[in-house]
Amino acid sequence: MVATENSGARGRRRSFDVDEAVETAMRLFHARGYDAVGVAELGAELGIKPPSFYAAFGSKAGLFERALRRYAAGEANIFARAQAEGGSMAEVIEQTLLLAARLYPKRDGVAGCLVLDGARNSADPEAAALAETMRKAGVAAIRDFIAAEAPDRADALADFVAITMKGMSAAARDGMGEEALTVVARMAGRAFRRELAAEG
Amino acid sequence: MVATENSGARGRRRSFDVDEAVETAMRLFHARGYDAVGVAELGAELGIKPPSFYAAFGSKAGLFERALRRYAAGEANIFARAQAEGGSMAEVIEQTLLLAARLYPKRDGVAGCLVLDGARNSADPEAAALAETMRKAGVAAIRDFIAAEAPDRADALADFVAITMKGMSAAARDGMGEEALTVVARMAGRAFRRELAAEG
DNA sequence: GAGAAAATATAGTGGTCGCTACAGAAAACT
DNA sequence: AGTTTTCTGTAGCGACCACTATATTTTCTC
Repeated sequence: MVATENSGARGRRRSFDVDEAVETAMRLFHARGYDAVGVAELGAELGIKPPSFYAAFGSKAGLFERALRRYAAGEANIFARAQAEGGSMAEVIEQTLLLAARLYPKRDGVAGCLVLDGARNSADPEAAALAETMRKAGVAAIRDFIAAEAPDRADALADFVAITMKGMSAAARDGMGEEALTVVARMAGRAFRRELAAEG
Repeated sequence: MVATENSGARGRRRSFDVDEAVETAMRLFHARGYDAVGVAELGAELGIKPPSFYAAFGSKAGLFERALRRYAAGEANIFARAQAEGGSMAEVIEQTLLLAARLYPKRDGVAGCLVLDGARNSADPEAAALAETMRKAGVAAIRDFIAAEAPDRADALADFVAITMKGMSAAARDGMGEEALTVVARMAGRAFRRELAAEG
């Protein structure tokens, strides 16, 4: 077996592509949840043996953390994508929910949001803490974004958005499709606008 | 050890109270999820050994089914409770969400809805199927209830309610408290009314 | 009280979990 | 080339998983 260069230039050279491995792990964790994916299966899927696995990632939770970061840095960061598209504050929020409706439905066995549901009911406190940290960062970003325009009601409005996203992720994992999710996203978007327009 | 009568008169006599055991198991499954609770722990907590466990419940999933049924038959059936309180259709729906806000926050390590989240990410397909069946029954009841008044939009409105409940359950499991959940429940209730009043 | 039936406890099944000790192979440095 | 360092494969660690075969105790029937 010949050593290949990693696609990410940093780090030690390994006989396998670390980025590709993280992507594969991300897909597996996303499809079935953190606990349900074993290290043996990850190793088999990634084509590496346990010692290489632990040399590269430290632990199963270490790989999960890298998978979470990769997930949040990509197209799954629907709030950042909606912000990039511009528009009013309410438009950005509604677009976030509409992007969720497009992203969350099951494709190739993967549904919902990895950050919101990937470690739900996990028995590993480390994995749970990693996901919780990222969830809090996400809702904090939304709250701060809302606070610029409605500081008094930012907490409540952000909670509403967060609950809608968590519900959409759960519903998608339960099998709800894009059209139904989009209808609900529009309802929630209208609700957000109306709550925003109402007197505080 | 003296044999005691079961509180439920049906079934074989056992040295332990089956109903009490189901209640204990319900609490454990609810607190940590189906997969994270082992048969050994259940046996220890229930004070029974594995053979008695399997004689009484057949399997871990069998006990989970009994726990689910017990859960859905009690105060956790917030939709039935809201219906019993009477009021307009929209009032019943809003009351359902308000009851969720009161029921879901963490108490004694238990949060959210057992049916919605107890088997989430479970590796056991039997447990997942049991929870899915009960979820579908619950949302079907809500849909039918809405359909009596708004048959054209019953599906979309029921999806909105279901997603709100799933989101509230997830948020409660993530630590959200009763006040914040209540605020969101009111928002969702107002949204439901407005969607109902809008032209279809 | 004797025999039959049922529920129990002891002990252990094979399997999987995350993880690692050890040794051999490959690569890097001098 | 020789030495050192780094990585990888083989094998297996102890712990836990859901579950059960066997034997003993308890309970019921007569």
